[in-house]
Amino acid sequence: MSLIIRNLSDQLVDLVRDRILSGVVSSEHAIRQDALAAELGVSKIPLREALARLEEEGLVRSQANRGFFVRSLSAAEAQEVYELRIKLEPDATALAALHATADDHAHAIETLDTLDHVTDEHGDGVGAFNRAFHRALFRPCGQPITVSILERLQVLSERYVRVHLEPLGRDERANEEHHQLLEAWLARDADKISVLVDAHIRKTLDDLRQQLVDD
Amino acid sequence: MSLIIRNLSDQLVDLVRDRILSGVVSSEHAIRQDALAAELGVSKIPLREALARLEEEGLVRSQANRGFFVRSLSAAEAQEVYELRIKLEPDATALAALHATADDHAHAIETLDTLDHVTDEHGDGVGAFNRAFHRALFRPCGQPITVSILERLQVLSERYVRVHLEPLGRDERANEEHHQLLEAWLARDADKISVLVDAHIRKTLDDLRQQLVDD
DNA sequence: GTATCATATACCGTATACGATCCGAAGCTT
DNA sequence: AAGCTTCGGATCGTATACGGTATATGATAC
Repeated sequence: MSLIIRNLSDQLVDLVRDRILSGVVSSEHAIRQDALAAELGVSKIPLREALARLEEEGLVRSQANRGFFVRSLSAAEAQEVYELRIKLEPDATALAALHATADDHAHAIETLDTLDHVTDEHGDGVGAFNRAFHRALFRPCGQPITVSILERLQVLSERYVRVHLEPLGRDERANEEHHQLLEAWLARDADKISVLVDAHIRKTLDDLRQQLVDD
Repeated sequence: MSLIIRNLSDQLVDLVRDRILSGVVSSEHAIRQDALAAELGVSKIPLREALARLEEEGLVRSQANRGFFVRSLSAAEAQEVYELRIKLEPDATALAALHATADDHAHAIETLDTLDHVTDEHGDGVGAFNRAFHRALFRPCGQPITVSILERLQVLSERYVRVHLEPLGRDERANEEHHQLLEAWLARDADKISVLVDAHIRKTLDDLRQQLVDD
């Protein structure tokens, strides 16, 4: 796929991000840089560069001479993230549908297909594929900054999905909505897409809210 | 002001960002890491961490084994940045007005005051103070992610203001709008603020568009 | 005269090593 | 016994050093 050569820091960003999303590294106590670097078989320098990037993404925060901490989850942040997605993602996805090429279409179809398979088999790690699907839909919008912001928001929102929604198991409603959404997207029906994405995010937020008060 | 201790990387982010915004480092050929580090009296490691952060902000891009490049300006990006600000900044500023404390009020007033003085004296470097004023208005909104996104967008938009608008000299219209905006903000008139911010950003974008076609 | 290849140089990217800072435990004082 | 002070270990942050890669220059073949 990607023939482009990526340096170690860039690869570590993805690695460490996945670790944080998986909940492997616990929040609220510092990341041992030496230990993690040794475990990943690299040195501290590229790891620190990766952590610096992740801080900009909002996954970790750094305290001077204290190190990097995984940011803790909060209901307020969940609310904020989803409200931001509601403001940006519908338009971006609709615009992307208008710009999408045949390759983009193929990629979106393939992504939803794998998402379905993963959902059928086991409920674990669905978040990453869910994220990949939504990303495939808004990525061709041709607006690089919007894409980067949305990707960041997707990552942040995935943490909440993993913790609060994923344990509930297969979600037929979301499944259904994904297929409707893809259909409208492939048909380049901008207005319908905008409405569907908006509704889809809102419903996820509602589920999340309900789950959050139940804790 | 800030009693918090910041490590070298964090300070370098601001330093290098200012350099890029000032146009000191030219776009489209790589940043000499060793040279810049030596000039700033630091080593490469914290400089690279700062550059990694600035890449996440969208000011530079990195190519593997080629180094960091200042991202070039484009009319499309300008348009995108301002559209994003229009989607997010009015609501955030209105919300901030509702949450603002007495200290926030004092800070906003002070910021506009210095902006006025700077504008009177010389047209150079107004961008930074303009950015500080707008930031003072949306910062108290209590939504950290929104704030970080808006700050990033401010930085990106400032580049265009510096290049295309600042050379025109003092802008009475913007000046007037700032004072109206602050008045409504201090009065916590959310609806009025929202309208004013929207209009202010749109007008700046219009000026920018006109200037861009004149190149 | 042009194109291609080889060599050299400069630079980036990473590993190793050292100094600075912070947290925790032991000892002392009141 | 409780609180403050001091000391030690551990960890973070930075500087120095080295190997790998890309670009530029010059020579040679066609």
